[in-house]
Amino acid sequence: MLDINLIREKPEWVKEQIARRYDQSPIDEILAGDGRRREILQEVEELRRQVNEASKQIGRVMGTLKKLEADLQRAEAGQDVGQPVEALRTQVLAMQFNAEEAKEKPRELGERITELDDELREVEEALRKNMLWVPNIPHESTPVGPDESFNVIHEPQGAPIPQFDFEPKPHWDLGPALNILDFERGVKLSGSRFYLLKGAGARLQHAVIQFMLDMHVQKHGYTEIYPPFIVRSVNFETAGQLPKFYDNIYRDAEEDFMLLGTAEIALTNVHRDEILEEAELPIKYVAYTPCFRREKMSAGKDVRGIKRGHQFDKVEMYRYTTPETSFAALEEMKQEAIDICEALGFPYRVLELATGDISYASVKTYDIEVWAAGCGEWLEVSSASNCTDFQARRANVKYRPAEGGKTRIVHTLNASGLALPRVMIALMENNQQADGSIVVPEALRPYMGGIEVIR
RNA sequence: GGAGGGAUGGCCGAGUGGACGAUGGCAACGGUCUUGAAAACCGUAGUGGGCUUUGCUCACCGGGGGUUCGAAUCCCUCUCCCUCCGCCA
Repeated sequence: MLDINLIREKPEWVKEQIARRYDQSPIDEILAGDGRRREILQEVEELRRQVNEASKQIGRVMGTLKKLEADLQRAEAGQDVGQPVEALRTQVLAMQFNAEEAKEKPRELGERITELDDELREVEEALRKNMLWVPNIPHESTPVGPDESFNVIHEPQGAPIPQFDFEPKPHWDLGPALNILDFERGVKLSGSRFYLLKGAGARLQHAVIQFMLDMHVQKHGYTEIYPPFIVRSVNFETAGQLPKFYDNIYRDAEEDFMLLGTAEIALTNVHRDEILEEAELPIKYVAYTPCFRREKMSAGKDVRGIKRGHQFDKVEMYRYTTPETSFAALEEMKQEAIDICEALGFPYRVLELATGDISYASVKTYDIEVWAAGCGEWLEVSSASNCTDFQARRANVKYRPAEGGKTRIVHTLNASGLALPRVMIALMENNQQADGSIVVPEALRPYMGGIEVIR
């Protein structure tokens, strides 16, 4: 969510900025809603002030009245309270009358307040709905363009593109032949786009996961989080997945539970509604989770193999930072994803996503793609984004500056580190031998019980 | 799944319709004292919104709604936590 003050103060600039990402959010409508909201607030708060004042007076009257009534009771019981019963009776009646009369004005004001409150609720709800759809403002360095064809693709780095003196096979041939990948039985269990990893295949995936977690924890200084995989919808909203991607989420039919589409959703919410100390920042989390996506949109796309499924595993890095350090953090996280690619011996390349291709919470996104020799494609294994204060404002994550003063909203960043299926594809296809066996990269062997070749 | 008990400021904990944004304690910060520290004493301290912004005001006692002139306090509802029973890997 954007800062409403930004829209209020620089509406034309905001319009220009979101136009850079081809977004049509109703800024004017938001502006009008915000104006009306403040109008109502001013009126309703003034009325409330009057009611509060009147109520305090009534409180005083009621206090006196109670005392008089007590005196009256005692006088009626024959005690001497300094005044005759009749005089007390008269005073009580007068007080009661005064009190009733004093209630009239605030009662009337109350009715008006209720009306205004109802309108305020409507205005705020509409405003909030509109605000939820406004994307983050792209960073000035983000290439402008309506779609992925405007992404800036940097030169390949890392290992050279592998050359073979035989025809390299795609993983959907290699895996089943080695009996480490089973498509038929995956389909039997869950339908198309599901598969089984088997034997050394399953072990290889575990090995990669453990290897990546170790690197991020030991070398990159992340703290591992094992989050719930099903979470409440509010977590999706703060992370920016809702309302936009409702159709892509697996949901519980009876309860407000949703399956994570990415660990980012859980990690965004670890510190929801918290005020952190600046000294705690940056907070760096890494989580391994399965990810569940309906992928309705992509029916018919990437159907072969394990490249795109409804369930996949991912190791995800996440950071909470100060506003001043978030862009440096983005560069670091990109590099941390690259470190994995380097360690696994992949040819890879970095992309800077265009304004029309970055997620709407992000201001700048790098993708990292690795080369897969069998299917002959660059495959996206990581996406690193700086969401600045967009998610943190929704999640209400703030920090107290070290030098004191007002609390500020943190910045959040996420980067896959990395997504498993594509890593598995690259491992299988790039390290295949003429006989169909697969060489296990050095870095993974300790995690494979010393297995050097899967055959 | 059933029955009961809870949720109050950073933490603990009072408050069951009227001066309460909230007693008290601990922790924190500033000061006095001290060579320094501790102790003691004094003082400051929450978050957010609005405005005509050295200030005024509104809201916030788990969330939402209601009763009332007035709600931390009463009613409804939801969530979470605890205890007991049942069930289960």
